[in-house]
Amino acid sequence: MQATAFSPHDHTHCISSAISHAQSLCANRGVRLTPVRQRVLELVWQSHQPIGAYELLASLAKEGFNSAPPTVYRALEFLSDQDLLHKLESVNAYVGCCNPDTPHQGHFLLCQICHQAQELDSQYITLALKLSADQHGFEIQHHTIEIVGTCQGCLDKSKTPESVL
Amino acid sequence: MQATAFSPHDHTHCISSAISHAQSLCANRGVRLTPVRQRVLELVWQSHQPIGAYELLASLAKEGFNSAPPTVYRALEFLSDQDLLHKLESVNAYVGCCNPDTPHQGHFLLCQICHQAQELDSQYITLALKLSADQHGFEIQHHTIEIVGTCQGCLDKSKTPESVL
DNA sequence: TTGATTATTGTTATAATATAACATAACATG
DNA sequence: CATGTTATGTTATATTATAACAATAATCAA
Repeated sequence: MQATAFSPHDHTHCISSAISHAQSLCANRGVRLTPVRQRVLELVWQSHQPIGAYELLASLAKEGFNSAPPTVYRALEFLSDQDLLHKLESVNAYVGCCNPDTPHQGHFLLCQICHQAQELDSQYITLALKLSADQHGFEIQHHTIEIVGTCQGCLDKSKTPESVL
Repeated sequence: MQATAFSPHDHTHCISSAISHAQSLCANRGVRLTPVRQRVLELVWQSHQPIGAYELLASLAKEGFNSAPPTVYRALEFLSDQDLLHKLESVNAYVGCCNPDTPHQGHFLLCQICHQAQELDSQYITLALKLSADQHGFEIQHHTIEIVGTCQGCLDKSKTPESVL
């Protein structure tokens, strides 16, 4: 399996595909992807780096949208409810969800060098969480799984200093 | 394995043992468990419910300690550096660490009914995280693993309504 | 279409969480 | 005891998030 966020890829395609996906998904669900909601989703998808609420707000302001905090927090809440994005609790920032059709909680790899986030949906992790919870008679509702470290690309770069090139 | 936080236990013993443990550990490490640091640790250990920084601050204020935010955040930082407590990122609150001798990151079960937190150190979870990271060539530095749900005790209570008693 | 209903957005204010920056005090050690 | 280091005091402010209520827009039944 290849980690998309950490690898070169056609990111314009990421964005447009996420948006058109979101549009049809909202239509099917009978919920409204209003202009501000769609714009927040586009902004979140501008990169695979999680983005903060107030950074989104600044962008909205430049573009002539209303820009009081509730505007962006409401949009984020809607998008989160629709599984179109995830909040990364350890950095108070938001990333687009790759897989909004099936309700799930992601597992995230966060690179501390390039700051990109890769969402996983690891069956290993899901199973391990379930086993551990079961051992304690604990019933899982949801979880926060955020793994911070260094991605392959940044590891490679650190191992090839310029002096060697 | 029994989840201490979720089970009846001698909690006074929890506190005193955590404090005396912290004292010897700090002595061994040549770092200072000053009065405000020790008091913050005691307050964190008052229960197995994670406690917020400003709630700690309010307690310190009542007790005559200095009570500007940096006071408590500095103490929390020290205690965290010494592995004496953990921050739960999903709730912005702090819990005492059961096992400060061996540097580790805990895995947490958070009960949404009784709000208690149980720290685990599950080899299943550790292994699953490592496997997933390895698959992506990702090198782990640290992680946030917080599982929210209902603990066994609260499940039992919800299954025994008063009408049945 | 109209009016009732609900969903969405606008607006103001404030809550909750956390840190910067610099001054002072306490401690450790040669 | 002088000096460097660690810890604390103090003021101010940054960052993240929500409450509360007003206004507007979409929806839909009659």
